[in-house]
Amino acid sequence: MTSEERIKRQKELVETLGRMYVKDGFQPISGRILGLLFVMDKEQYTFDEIVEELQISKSSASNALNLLEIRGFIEYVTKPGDRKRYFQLKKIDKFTLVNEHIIKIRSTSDYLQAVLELKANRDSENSQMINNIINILNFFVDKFEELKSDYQTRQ
Amino acid sequence: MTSEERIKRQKELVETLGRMYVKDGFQPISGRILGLLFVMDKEQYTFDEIVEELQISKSSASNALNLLEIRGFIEYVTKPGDRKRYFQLKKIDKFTLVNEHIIKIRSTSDYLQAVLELKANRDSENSQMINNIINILNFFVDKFEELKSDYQTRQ
DNA sequence: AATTTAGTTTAATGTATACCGAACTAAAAA
DNA sequence: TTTTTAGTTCGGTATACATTAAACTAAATT
Repeated sequence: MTSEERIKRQKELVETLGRMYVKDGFQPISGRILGLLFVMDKEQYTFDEIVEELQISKSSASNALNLLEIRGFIEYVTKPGDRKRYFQLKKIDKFTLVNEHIIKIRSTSDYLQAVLELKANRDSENSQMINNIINILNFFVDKFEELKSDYQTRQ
Repeated sequence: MTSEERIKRQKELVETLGRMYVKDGFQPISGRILGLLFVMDKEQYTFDEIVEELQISKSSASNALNLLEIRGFIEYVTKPGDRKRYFQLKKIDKFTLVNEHIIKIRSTSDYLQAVLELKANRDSENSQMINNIINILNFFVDKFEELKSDYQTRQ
């Protein structure tokens, strides 16, 4: 694969990742910025480079970058005698992504528990189904912490 | 807790579940319909009952119900000599919810793999971080599959 | 002192979508 | 045959949201 070809494919992945982040509730521009920082070989971008690369307005860049920083997805470094901010991905703990899933599973389980507790008849079809699902979700949540230690020691 | 109080709380949960489904990409009305069928004691609702209960227009109900049926979240039964459709939750396999998480984790892993394969330098900070994350995601996908069998035999 | 740089803030615009009302349809009932 | 039932389809509206352009600011440079 030539270098231009690789870069072209990288830029496609930036868009794809952008759309994935949109599904997670980010606005498209924030998603693309994260995509850029994740996918491209360059690991630090200035404000102007982002504006230029993504062809967006300065106001969009300003808002998106501040938002992403507040939410802890990116950070910036500064350099002596240089007013620019150099944006980069914030390093995340390696378990962050799986943790997010377990948090969601736990919250689903809690919610279903609340549903079950308000049921007049806990033997109804739906109650039984909900009860089964809760048991499985809790089983996975319980095993999850064990799996993390397993992974640590396995390394 | 009195019966009216229980019903009042159930209706609040319908709204809460509705908002959760909105986060999953459903429109509010579809979310509320799912909430209704999940939370309330009544397990079958007719078109008109849903319109009445949720105070929505017939067109909204029509569109939402057809969408939910096509997407496999609800189904309806009919009764001899009765033109109405009786809508109910479609019974889901007990592993459906965890399966959805596994699918998402796998797809994240695949996507990160694609990112990694386009990196010019696989020893860069970001490349290493991405590689670590991929390993963990794959580890959990494998273990979750094992846990499913464990759960089956444990029962 | 004037200009440039590196952004921020504000007000406006464009676009998508969610929902509704009204007209419509096809079958059943009167 | 007319009316009612059980919805569906269509066109319009209202709201929210993403994005932009333009005016602004504060520090650095000329």
